[in-house]
Amino acid sequence: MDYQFKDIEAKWQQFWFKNQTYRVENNTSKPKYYVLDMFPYPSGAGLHVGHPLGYIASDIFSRYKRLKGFNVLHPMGYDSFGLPAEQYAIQTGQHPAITTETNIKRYREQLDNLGFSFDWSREVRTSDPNYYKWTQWIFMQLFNSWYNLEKDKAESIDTLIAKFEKSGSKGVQAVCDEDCTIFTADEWKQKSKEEQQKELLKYRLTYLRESTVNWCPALGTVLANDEVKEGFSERGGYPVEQKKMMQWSMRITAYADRLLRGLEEIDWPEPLKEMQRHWIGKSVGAMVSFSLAPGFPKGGGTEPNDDLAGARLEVFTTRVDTLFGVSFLVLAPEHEFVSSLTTSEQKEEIANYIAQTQKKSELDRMSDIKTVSGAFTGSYAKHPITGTDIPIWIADYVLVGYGTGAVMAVPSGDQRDWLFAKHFNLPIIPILDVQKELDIQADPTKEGKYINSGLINGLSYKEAVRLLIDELEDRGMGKAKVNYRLRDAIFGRQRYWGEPVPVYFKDGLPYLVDEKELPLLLPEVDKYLPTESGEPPLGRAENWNYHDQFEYELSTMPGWAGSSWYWYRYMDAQNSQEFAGKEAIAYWQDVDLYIGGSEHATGHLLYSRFWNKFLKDAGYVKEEEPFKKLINQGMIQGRSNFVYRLVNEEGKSTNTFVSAGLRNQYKTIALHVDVNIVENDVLDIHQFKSSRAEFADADFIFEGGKYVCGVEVEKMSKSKFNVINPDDIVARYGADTLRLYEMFLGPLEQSKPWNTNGIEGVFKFLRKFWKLFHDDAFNFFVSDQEPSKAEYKALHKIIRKVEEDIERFSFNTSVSSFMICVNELTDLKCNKRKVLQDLVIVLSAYAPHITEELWMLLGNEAGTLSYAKYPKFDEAYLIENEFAYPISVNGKMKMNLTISLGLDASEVEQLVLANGDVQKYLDGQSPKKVIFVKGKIVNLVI
RNA sequence: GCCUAGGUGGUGGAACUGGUAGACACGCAGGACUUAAAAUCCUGUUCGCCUUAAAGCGAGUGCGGGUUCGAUUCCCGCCCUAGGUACCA
Repeated sequence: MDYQFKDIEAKWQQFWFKNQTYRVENNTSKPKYYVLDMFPYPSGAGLHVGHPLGYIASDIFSRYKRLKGFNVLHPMGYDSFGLPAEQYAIQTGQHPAITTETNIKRYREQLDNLGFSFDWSREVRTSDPNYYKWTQWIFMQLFNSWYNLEKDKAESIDTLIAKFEKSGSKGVQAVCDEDCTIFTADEWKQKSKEEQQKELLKYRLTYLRESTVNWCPALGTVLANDEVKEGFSERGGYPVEQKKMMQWSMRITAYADRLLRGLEEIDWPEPLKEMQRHWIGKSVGAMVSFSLAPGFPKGGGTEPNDDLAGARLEVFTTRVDTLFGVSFLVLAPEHEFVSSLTTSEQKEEIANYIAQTQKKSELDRMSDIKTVSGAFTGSYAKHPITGTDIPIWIADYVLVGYGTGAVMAVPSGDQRDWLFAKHFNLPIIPILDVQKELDIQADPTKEGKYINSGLINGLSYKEAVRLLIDELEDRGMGKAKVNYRLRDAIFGRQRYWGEPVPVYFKDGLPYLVDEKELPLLLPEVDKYLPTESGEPPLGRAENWNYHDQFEYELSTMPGWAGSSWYWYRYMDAQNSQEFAGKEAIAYWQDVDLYIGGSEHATGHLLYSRFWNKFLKDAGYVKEEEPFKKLINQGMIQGRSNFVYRLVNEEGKSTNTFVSAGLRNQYKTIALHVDVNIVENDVLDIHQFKSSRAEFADADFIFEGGKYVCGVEVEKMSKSKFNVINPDDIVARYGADTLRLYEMFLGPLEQSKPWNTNGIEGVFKFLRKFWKLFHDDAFNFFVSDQEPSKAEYKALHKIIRKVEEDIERFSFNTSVSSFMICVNELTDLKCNKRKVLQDLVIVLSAYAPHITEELWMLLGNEAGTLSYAKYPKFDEAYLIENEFAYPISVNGKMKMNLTISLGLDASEVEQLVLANGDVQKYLDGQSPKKVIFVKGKIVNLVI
């Protein structure tokens, strides 16, 4: 029989399912290997041809590792809490659980179609109560922990309480809110229970506090920083504003440095590591204090200002060495000191300026970086060393959110400060002898010796920094300080379809529910909208109280909660006692290979590392980093097709369509056309006419008798009519062809537009492969004769090649090599069992169905192929005793000459020079030099 | 602006540590089989020049330099594309 992919694929998919071929045990006798895909959100649109790219690669890798004798964990599940199902619920009233269930079913069908070797017995769904029970449990562990800086790890909150009881808060080195107070042990004991809880909340790793949050009115919820892109929500693209709110947060900043250091040890793509480094944004510098008292406001101020008596203006700088170049201070307009610092003379100006900046949107403020603006408060601060008066300004180039919201301006070293100084005519003080062209721009050099700089005059950068920090510390006016851009992650969402936060309120303070009462189930509500009083949808749940008396937290957890630990659940998915058993974790440890998109760089991948580190501190897991190696598969873009509709003189659309090549001769508008009725950019007129009623009597202006469509590469999406469904490809060519083709398309990491054109080549290859095992009448026919040297050579080349390629994730080159191998064996008319059986094993990782069928036809037990042994490569079959040397003259290849590899340099030289054709190229000259690299090249230099 | 990755035929791409540039495939052209089509098979296909042909000559991996017997690969400068990021003090 000819290659009947439909029958073969259906048969084996059923076989694998029935026999649970890919079910994996936590078996300690074999070495483990954990291959993980980023689990999908099951959207209503289903999978398009781009989604499986990474899954195919990870499946090939998993199958390969199995053949290599590893016990491979290769699971799949669903990140099934999320906005789209909830938005749909708001529109239709259908419970998000039902939508989600339907979508998951569809996803499963599509995934099953592709022959993946997932162990579905370990499937997880983040919206399943048996799963989110543990998400809530981890939340509780975080709530019950604080970060001890002395040990650089998280600890139980009990150890903090013990410290407070023993010696108060003095000397406690913790990551905490800025408003932590200093108290003694006695003072602690005198505090009421509530006061103690309030204080502890400032230390807990998940905490509730009033903070400025990203509020998205259209979605009715707060968003984490990584969910906001350029002032708009990542999902939906709605505007986001800043708002002060009581909110749950995760103290991820406690882990900032460990998150940064950990990047050194993991094998991740460099761009992704860079993104995380930048997101964490460590900068090493110093805090410097500028005192305001005594005698301010100065410079004409009339009223003495007591609000800030004795207060200091704190400034963060990465260049303390430039301290003597400070000629003014700049505060963010929102800085809390601004109103107190403003003198009556300056009041109007400052008020105007603040009003002006408030009018500007976030976007305007970012895009308009050319215009220099600011206003003088009228007040002065004292330079911490010289004591000189420094004017205090406000300007919107200083951001409240970073550092202290105030900067010391050094116009000679910083371009923004320089522009500001020029604009407002403030002094520009040179501080290094090598600074040049200060009348044109700032010079941020660290070279040279200091001038105009008091105690550091004549010193170099490094010496100056050390001396200055010592001096500032002595005076109590500053200290070395590391600053991070990373903010604590907002953890609550005012939404329905998420994990309930296992917290209730008593006297306004949050308390955890009893662990035994987990999971705290998501209650039923009549509508999925906020309540009339503006509370989140959970506020609609009736009689939803803790022990019938205390109010539950009404926010739910964000999307990233469930995905921040799911890889552990796969290790022991059915465990009802723990999130995963100790033994299971000890065996599987961490993810060896993680494949997924780079869009999760600063979200999921950062949060997961954070939770993992916390779980390690708490003693539940072994590894500091969860994902040893990570690969980003490229995005498969859509290839959109267009038709061009003629526009008449009145500017109205007609029903005539112009072929792409002629469109410049007419006035047209472009319309997306469904790519499924276009082949090689030629429109199927018949299908086009029947696609929509309005096109039924369309006219066409053809070129060369055809209607040619325009082409553009865009994101694959329904609205652009460029979605290719993998099901359609599978129906036409089979899953094995699709798998091979997606790999053949190019390097895994590269983004590329989908183009079905080349798929025929891969399909042909599989038919050719099938033919090797069959005679001309398509009867299965394999010979038991000993293979020839050439046949063995072809086999062992592919054994080695595929091994090398898979180990370096170069799947596209393997596919080429398979083609070469099958072409060679076809030319050799090879049908020897000894060659073909091994070839079946090697190919099985890529094309599991066809190889499973042939494996059985070869007389092996059905279904055992997945656990067969990868054939051993034997160099002996590849050893040659001759080589066709390229003979080049001055580095230009001229001809080939076959020479024995046994000869040494001088013998080869003699042979080459004696050759008549070589003499022709030498043109009678004798070469100045002969370069000979054994097995590579002979180069004659003349 | 900064960071990161990349730039190779008509197209997707290959060339792993410097050693025959364009493997493999698509497309295209020509041919075989066929009444015809599909399928299959064969031949050619970087560009330019020259030639009846065989063959030959020259150029060529974004651009300009350099190192080297030899550079797609290493170094310097520039241009372009994609992704990220931004008054971050």
